[in-house]
Amino acid sequence: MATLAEVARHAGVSASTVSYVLSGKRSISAPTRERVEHSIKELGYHPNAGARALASSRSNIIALMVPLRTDMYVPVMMEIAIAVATTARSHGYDVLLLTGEEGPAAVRRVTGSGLADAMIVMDVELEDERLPLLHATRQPTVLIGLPADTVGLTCVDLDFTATGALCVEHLAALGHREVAIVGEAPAVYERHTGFAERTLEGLRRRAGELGVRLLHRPCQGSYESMDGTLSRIFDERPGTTGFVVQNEAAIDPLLSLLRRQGRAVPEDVSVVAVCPEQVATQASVRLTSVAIPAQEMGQRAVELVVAKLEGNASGEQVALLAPELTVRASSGPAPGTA
Amino acid sequence: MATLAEVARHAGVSASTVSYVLSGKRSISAPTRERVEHSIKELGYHPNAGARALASSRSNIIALMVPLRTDMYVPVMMEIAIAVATTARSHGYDVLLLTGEEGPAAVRRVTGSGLADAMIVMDVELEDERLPLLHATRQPTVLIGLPADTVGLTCVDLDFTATGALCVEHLAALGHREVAIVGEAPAVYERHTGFAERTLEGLRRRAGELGVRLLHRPCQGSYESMDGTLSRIFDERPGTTGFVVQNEAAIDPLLSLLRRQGRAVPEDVSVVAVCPEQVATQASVRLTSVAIPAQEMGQRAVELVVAKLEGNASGEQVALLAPELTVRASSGPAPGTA
DNA sequence: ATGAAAGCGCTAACAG
DNA sequence: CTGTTAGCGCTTTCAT
Repeated sequence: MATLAEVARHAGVSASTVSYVLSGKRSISAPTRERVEHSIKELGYHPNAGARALASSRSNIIALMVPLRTDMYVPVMMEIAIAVATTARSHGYDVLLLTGEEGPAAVRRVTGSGLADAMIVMDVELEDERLPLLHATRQPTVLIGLPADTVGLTCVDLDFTATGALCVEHLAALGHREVAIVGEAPAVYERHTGFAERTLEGLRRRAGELGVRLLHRPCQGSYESMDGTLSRIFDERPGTTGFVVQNEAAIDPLLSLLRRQGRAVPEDVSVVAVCPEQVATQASVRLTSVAIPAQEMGQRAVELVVAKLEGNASGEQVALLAPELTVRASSGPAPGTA
Repeated sequence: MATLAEVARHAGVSASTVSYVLSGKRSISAPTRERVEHSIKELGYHPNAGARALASSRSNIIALMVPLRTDMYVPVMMEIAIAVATTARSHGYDVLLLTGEEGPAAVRRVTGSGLADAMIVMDVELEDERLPLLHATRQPTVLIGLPADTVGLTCVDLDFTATGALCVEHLAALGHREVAIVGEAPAVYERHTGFAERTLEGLRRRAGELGVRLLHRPCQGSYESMDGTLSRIFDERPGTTGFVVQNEAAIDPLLSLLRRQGRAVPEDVSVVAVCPEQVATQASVRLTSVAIPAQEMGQRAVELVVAKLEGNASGEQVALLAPELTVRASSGPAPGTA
């Protein structure tokens, strides 16, 4: 590979000049710049990443920690990861992919070695074991998801509390008074990932205000478990006319089982989902839903982290994205409503 | 951050000694090693990645190019990516995440800058535009998926031809004589990704040998398109008793529509899927299937690339993983068979 | 078994 | 506007 020095010689300038045309950190006369750029082309020069990192103590790499565990809805993670990668590139950064496997050790390794300039951490738990380290490091960090205590942290997430509220509001407005929540698998709640609880909280608070009765049931998402869950729901609350589902895997089983039971959607029961748009539009009934803005989350995370890196430390600590509910074919007036 | 020199001073040895205890490239007396290791602990020393890369011209990073496009089944991509990341770590490498977005330019950038020592490319197309560059670079590269011409390349993939054959064999053995193939979306075929064609080829060849009639229909995977596809299939071939599905999105619609039409699985029609285990076991009927060994593909890719990096250039060029068919509840004897 | 020292290729003062 | 130069922290001969 050609080196900076070779380019300099070829262009008849000094090394620093080449360096500066590359970085734009000082003004270069047009002719010089052109000569240098021409030499760069001609020699097929690419700056050496290691040397650059060593000299500037910036690797231009952002580390992204993705969960190893795969019980979350995978396409969302992937979409976030891809959004992070492409947004990062557009800001001149590459992305290092870390799995949760190494846990806190990965944080130490990356910050200690200068491998990455900053870090984006996905799937944060309420009491995440990486939190102390993230607090300690002065390396810019952004979390996707909210831990219990966000003091001193920068986080991005969908406003799940508002999401929950929005779902009941929609159903209440349609006259529904008994609503069942089909939630994530019990394991998700046990792990305290936060978002499930927050949705529930939003749901409950607003339901209380609107006089809607709520029944919450976690659900594995398989046909068997959905079958059981559904029986228990109608057993306990025969008057249930509205469903809020926050569990991608449960959507198809739910719709399918409702159909088999002869309950029409949306004539007999309405269904509102919290899921990616794609899932909502591809289900057997086009679902009224609150979208999970995966792309935007990844993008915002990068922008926040880049702002920190370039010193434009944005004031905001927690960026909560406002939920948007899209009405589709799965929700309608409660039976017996005007 | 502590530097190597500081560790050396702290331990009362020379810098090179510290370097050698780290790399193990020459023998160190036990006491010296201990002193050095102790100092490393005490100072919380982590070697600087940039300096190391510059001095050794090895970054210990493997680049992974994932497709930007999201019309493939995402969980498989994610599973491969995670397998790549964890396997790479276990060999001492980190993984740089590149999206297909930059296209060939990314290859140039990475090889040119020494950012990564090697590259794993996913979702290769038959006539991939990155191929010429990959051929040109002497940087170890492994493809996941097969291009049209694999000469001089190292590739990992499921043996889709054998997969297709396996599927018909299973159905033929059960007495099925008319089989329909529900394939990937037309776009997948148009893009010439190879795997779909190869499955089809295996299917056709073996079907010919076994006297099974085949009907192939691409399918978008939505309920609407599946509905249309299904009608056309039974229209054209009313005697169809077997289905082979290679399209994760089409599975739920297919099962659901068959049920609605009153065709029982597996009593009236048998269904064999080519999909990840998880999808097969979570469908409304537990599916007889050939698994897509995502993890193994990621792992093998890393192992091949690491072998190249460490000079144990394995002889094999194309690693085709043998398909395995697992019989579950969706396939049974053809109606009217003894 | 250990040290000394020469770079690796680039950035960023410091000088004009 | 451009050149000179001193490192950045580590690896790796070459010595001993």
